[in-house]
Amino acid sequence: MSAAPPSRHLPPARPWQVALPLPIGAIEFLPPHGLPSQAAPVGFRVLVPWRGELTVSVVVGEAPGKPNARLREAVHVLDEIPWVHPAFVEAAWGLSKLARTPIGLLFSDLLGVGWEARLDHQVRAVAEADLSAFGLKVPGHEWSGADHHATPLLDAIREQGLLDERFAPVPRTVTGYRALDTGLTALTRRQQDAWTTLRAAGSLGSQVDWAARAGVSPSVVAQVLARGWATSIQLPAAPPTLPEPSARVCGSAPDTLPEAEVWRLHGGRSAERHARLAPRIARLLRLGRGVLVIAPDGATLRNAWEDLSGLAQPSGTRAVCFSGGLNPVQRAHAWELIAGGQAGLTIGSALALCAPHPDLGLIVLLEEASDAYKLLSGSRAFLPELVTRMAAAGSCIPLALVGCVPAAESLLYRGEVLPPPKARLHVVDYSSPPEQAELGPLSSPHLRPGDLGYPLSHDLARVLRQVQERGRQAALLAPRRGYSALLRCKSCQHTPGCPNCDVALRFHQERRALHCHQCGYEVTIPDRCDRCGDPMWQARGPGTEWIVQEVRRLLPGMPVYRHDGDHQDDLSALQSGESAVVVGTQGLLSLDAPPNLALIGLTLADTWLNISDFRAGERYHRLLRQLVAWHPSRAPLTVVQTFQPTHPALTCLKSGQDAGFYPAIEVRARQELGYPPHRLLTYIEVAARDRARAASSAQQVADTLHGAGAAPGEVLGPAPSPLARVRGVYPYQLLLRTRNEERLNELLGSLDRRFAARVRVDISPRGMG
DNA sequence: AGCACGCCGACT
DNA sequence: GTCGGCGTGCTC
Repeated sequence: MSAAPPSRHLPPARPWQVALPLPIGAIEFLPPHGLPSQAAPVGFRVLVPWRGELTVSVVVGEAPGKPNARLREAVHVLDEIPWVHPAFVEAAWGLSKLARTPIGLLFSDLLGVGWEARLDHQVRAVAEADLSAFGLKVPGHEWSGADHHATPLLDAIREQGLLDERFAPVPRTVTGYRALDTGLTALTRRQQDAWTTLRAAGSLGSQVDWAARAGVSPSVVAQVLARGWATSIQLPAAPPTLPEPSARVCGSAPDTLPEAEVWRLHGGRSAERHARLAPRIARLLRLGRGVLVIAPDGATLRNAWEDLSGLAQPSGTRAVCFSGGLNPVQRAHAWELIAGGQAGLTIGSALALCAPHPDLGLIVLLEEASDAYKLLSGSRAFLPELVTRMAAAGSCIPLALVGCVPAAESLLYRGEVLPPPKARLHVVDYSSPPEQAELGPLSSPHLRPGDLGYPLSHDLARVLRQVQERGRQAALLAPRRGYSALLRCKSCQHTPGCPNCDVALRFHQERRALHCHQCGYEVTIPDRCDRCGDPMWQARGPGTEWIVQEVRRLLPGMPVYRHDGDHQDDLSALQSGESAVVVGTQGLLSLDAPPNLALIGLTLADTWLNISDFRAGERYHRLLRQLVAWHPSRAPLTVVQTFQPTHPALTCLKSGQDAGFYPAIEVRARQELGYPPHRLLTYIEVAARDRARAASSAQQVADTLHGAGAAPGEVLGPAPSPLARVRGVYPYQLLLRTRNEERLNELLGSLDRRFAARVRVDISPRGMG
């Protein structure tokens, strides 16, 4: 019953391993029937039979060892050049094996183009085959379109090795119109005009276009069609338009950047960094090499595109912007330009990482310290991790880490830190009345008016009034959206919490609602406390809504805008210079700074430090540096309200240290604690609907690790997650602290079996533990 | 991811 | 007696 081998005297071909865009590992297929024996075409797309259909997959390697008993053959190789950069394939393989992430998941997260192929698919029975046993409607010995036959039937014939298949790319077309010499009924005068216009043009692309050229209404051309004097035809579609490179060319200084395999450039403003980077990129482009620039978010991407896309490209090539913002047609076009070597420079999001530049000479990772590089779902990959692996892959692509602040992990590489932009910093010390220091930030609403002012200090209020008087602009950053962090009963202190998640519900005054920021649960505010029946609530922990309300009260007549995850006011007046205040969360920094910005206020800096994560200080430092470099040329007064005025992330900024100073302190401090970059930190989550089952499985995971020889310091936990219940499951967590990848792999290997609860491993945890 | 198989509660 | 819940397993 097995397929006839293509040739009896050749050794059986080594199977190929392919990745499908599904959360599964690599799947093996034999090379397509009749293909000359060759090494697996890594990075090429190949059509494979999958659940009775043909599916696009990407070749990721050659199967080791003996071919599995009953493998099927791949059907067709789609590409003549790689669709995915081979260094990416290598990096993804390495990560997939170590992190126990299905490679298909990495591909479906990071390859955003080419999963559906437009092909003309023709089939016929192989010369000697008798398909009568398969039923009536089967392919004959002449080519016929595959869509004329039932897909499962074709697959059954294919499996028997009795099907010949051929594929041809289908060019994209648009519907157009051509005039016919005779019609069904006579035309009116206007219809006659439309017909003459079409006839003179030969063919036209759309009815609207046709009508416009003929100077008639679209209904007239519709009549010409209806009366049979014209017919629709398929015309080849013009290539889609892509974002135009900017006209600006920045930086013509000599290239003084390091020549290392991995190097870095930090500090200063983004325009200065781009200017330093430009000569290096320009040189590589002149040499015909490809350059890939990756940005973590839309704002950074726009900025980089603005500054770098105008660099001179060798003739016949152009800069390409590639991100999720492109539609599928644009994506495919951009990708073909890149693969064909017609795009020397690609600037894009994480989706551009696997771009198949034929001769990639440099990868620039912008803002490598950004948390946005951590994918929050699917593979939960951390882009810098993958990029580092690409740089270290066989082809050794140089890597540049460029950003506002270096990640602590970046300090081991050679590089340069630009002098910090001038900062005017004013710190409001909420801890100064000693009896209030111990209350902590959440208790701070108890500060009575007349003390320091809360949530806007008297100092901040004063400069806000000046901003209004002088017709300038101010931006205030609140640590959260909504009105307040929580609502509390005045008499019994009860705080309404989420029924699914064990967190306090956030209060949204505008919607009169309590909202869980973890799972999205929402209820209207109860009239009275469900514990004691008291009708008085008090809000604690100001969010954007609260701050907006305070500013409105403080500055009557001043426009106040809000920008956060829930609510985006139209900021066009602000952006054109109107005197106003904008209140937002951190996302505000991903917009252009208002042009007339004179004041930035951080209403409660400590929230960034209270996160129980060893990276909190680093993140806070980055936020501060971003704030003072936000405006491209000015140095607005920056007011920071905090309970910790002596935090080094803050004081180093005040004393004029550069952006590398604080991360270096962090690296030293983490030595003793065994945190990255000194050790690899791995997060293991064990979760189940049933709490006891989760707890015992978590303990079982720990026991397994210890049984595999884990030293006491290498395994921490298990401990219940800080959120005791999330979306109805009870998560328990463990941390691994290993000295290197080999050791990590050894320990994780012991967990490669089933447990009674879901076990999830994250080798690049962010914002947890 | 889908989709099937399979084993226990409330219903036409 | 079935419809349907989602736990587990498989896809080459």
